[in-house]
Amino acid sequence: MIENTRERVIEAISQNMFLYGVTPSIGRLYGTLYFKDQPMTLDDMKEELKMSKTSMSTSVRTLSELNMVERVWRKGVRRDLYEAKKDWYQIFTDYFSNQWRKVTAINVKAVKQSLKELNKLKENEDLTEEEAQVIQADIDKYHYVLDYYDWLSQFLDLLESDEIFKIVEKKQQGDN
Amino acid sequence: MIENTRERVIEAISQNMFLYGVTPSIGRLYGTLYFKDQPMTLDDMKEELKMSKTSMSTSVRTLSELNMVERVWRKGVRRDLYEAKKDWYQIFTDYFSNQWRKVTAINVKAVKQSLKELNKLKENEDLTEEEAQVIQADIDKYHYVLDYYDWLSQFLDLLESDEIFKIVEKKQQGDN
DNA sequence: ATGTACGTACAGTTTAAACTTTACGTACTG
DNA sequence: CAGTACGTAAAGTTTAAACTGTACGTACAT
Repeated sequence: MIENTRERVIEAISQNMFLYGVTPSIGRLYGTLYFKDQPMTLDDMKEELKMSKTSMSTSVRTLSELNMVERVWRKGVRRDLYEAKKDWYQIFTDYFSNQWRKVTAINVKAVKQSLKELNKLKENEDLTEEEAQVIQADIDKYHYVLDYYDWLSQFLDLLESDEIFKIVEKKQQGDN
Repeated sequence: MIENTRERVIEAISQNMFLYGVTPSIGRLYGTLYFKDQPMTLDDMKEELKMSKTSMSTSVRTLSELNMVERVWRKGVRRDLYEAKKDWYQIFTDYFSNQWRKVTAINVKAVKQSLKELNKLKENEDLTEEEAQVIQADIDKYHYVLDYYDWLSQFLDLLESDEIFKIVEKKQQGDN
């Protein structure tokens, strides 16, 4: 009964988390943790998902890096305890800032470097009309790309700040 | 010279496109198409990337499904011609509406189904105090999840409309 | 019709990712 | 200073994804 209803939702969560770039089993682990109100040990997880302890260890680490679980401390308990973070809005926005900023930074650097080279090429050599046109076309593209990344960066600012929740409002303060 | 500068940026684009869930080689294909101002045939791509024609065929199809390339027609040319769509803002927003809406719809359905079952369970049976609490806790979670998906849906609305560009402005109309 | 050019389905191969087993390092216990 | 409980690194295995080669179907050409 209640187990089946949970199972269905856990499966759905798992599918959803595919978009966060994690495997189905890591998704199910998060789903499982989401329903447990007690933090779990690695052996609890192993037991629940019928998987190896090593997998639980690496999976839970992946979830930590995505800010989807956290380690908690209980006095007297020596084992590592983990519980799901349950603020899905936070998880969503965190994910984007982390992933997209990382890639954006790398790309902007590459494009700026290439732009610099082309600008030099454009001035220093005597080029045919056609060559000059090709170079200029690429330069234009690079400016466009840089504008786009600039926009994307501002978009991520919006997500990271609470501004976004003024524009698209949460129904109620879900701090479940 | 110009080849190397392009190569660097194509590699960067490829990395970026990993976030769109495509493989590096599909990313490089898009990057290659992005710089060519002439549409390319499958054999052009095969030649350029030194890969099999079959790969080019399936890759270009994947890019089509992501709205990143389009087939174009040239009179007198019987072969399929493809060119990169170059509106990165559109690509970005399209991607999210497509991918996230799909998954969201599935999940909402699952959660609603489970919620229905729990509500029935809650009423029809005589439960211990503890059982009732567990059920109620799950019901609360499901409401939270539905609220979240509601918010996400509105967020996607914002992305799909041009509203987002009023809030985060493009530098200039890049229609390159 | 017969031939040719083209795109793609299908089966096979290679490469990479996910997962398990084993074994080790660290930290607490008596 | 053993002895035990725990988490994780490393190597090995299984499974899935990416890619290639072949072969087929369709459409136009002669």
